[in-house]
Amino acid sequence: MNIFRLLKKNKLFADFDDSEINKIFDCLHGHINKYSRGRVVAEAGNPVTEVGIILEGSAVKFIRKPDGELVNCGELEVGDMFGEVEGYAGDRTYRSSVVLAEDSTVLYISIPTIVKQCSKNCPHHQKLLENTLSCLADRIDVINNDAKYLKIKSMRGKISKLFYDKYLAQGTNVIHLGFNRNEMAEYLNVSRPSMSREMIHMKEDGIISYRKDEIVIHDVEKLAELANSAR
Amino acid sequence: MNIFRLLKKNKLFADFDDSEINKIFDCLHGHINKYSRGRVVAEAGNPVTEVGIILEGSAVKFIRKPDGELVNCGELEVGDMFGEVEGYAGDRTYRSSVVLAEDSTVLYISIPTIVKQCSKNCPHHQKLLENTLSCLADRIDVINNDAKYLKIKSMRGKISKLFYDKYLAQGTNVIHLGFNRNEMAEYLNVSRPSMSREMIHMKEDGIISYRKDEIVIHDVEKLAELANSAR
DNA sequence: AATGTTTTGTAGCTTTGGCAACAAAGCCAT
DNA sequence: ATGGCTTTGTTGCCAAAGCTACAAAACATT
Repeated sequence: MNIFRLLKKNKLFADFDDSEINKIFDCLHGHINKYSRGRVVAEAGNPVTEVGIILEGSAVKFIRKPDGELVNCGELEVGDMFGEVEGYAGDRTYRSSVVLAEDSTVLYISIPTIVKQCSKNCPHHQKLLENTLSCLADRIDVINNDAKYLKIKSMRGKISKLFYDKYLAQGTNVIHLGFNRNEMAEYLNVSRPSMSREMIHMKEDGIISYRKDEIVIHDVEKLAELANSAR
Repeated sequence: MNIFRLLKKNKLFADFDDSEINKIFDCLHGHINKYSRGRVVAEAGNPVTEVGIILEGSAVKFIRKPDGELVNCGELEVGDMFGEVEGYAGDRTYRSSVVLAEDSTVLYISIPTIVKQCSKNCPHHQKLLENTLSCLADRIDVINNDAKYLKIKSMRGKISKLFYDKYLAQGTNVIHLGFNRNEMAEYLNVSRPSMSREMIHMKEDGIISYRKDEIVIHDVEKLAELANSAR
């Protein structure tokens, strides 16, 4: 296991060099645990004292509804972390439980030591703090953007905004979704057939054409207008 | 102007005592500006170097759509701030412009000095950093919860979740919304008449009754079930 | 009390999009 | 190629919710 390579997948450590990563185990109280599949590494309601980072394996997040039903609310892959929001918010308890989906290795870093500067004023400590801040701020940006899709009421508006955003991000008329139809429908919070139907109309109107994951934008003007005027 | 009282309305300084607030002007490079109504204190696209806090007056946030149209995307009252997300996220430029709605006083605090520990390792500096982290993390919590409402598709589900959340928060069967119907409809992202219609049905079904801002929950069980099973 | 203003309730009509069910096409393996 | 499996396209029906417009009530102000 190359901990250096693995950790750099994580936003908190993306710009750390190997020697800095080594220091994590000193003043940040970093420690590594190996668990087997099915292990519950975070239990909703329990206090959060550490950020956990998946170094090997994967996990699933669950929330428990009042009626007892467990609802999958996200997957964690290598480099993903848990507790990085709950550890600073509200009453500092886990909102969701994290269950390992396979045998996994988890690196923990103590939250109080991230926040409190140690006496040495180490630069890597400083860096971690800044990264934590950007990580949270970036997250807000992402969620805010996702919420925009949800607020648009018309099917055409949702689809247009998604395609237009991808167009802006990828900078070409031929965009790749990185979604299949099901996932796209789920992301936009609509039913797949209804979405499909509207995509056909947009094709008939000469705005787009598509084949599977690949969307060709024929009328960028129109798409932009639809995306921006969408209510 | 009592800067101590005013600043304590802000989440970053809520737990500061007066002597600590005074130190803001030392190592945090705090400074206060007075502006007149209409002044643009933040321009979308410009780099963010400071967090701004409204001490007197109020402001409106606008985003400019590609077609040039300005869209109101939020109001700022005394104690509210701007730049506290953009200052740490992405390319650190303002997403929106902030225009003062009346003659106002604004306190600025330099972001780099919030993040970098000064040599003195002052405790208030430390506190500010922790507050910034909780502020961002709390925000994520709030947005995440708002998004839940948007994801629920049925009218009854949205209304039920809103009322149930208020019930949990207020701990009584007689809840107060803090919304008028228009605002409530806007928050749930639905049309007011449709919402009204469904509220009537829920009344007919003996789940709730209401008069203006005051909602009485007659069947908590049922409401909970509706709120939690809502898709 | 009278008047204007805002908020809330009501009704009818229309559109949208959900849903179920099925068809067609792609994609793998054997 | 053959048969399973997944993804995508297609259809029709129907319920849900949007919208306009208006009525009624509540509230405020003179």
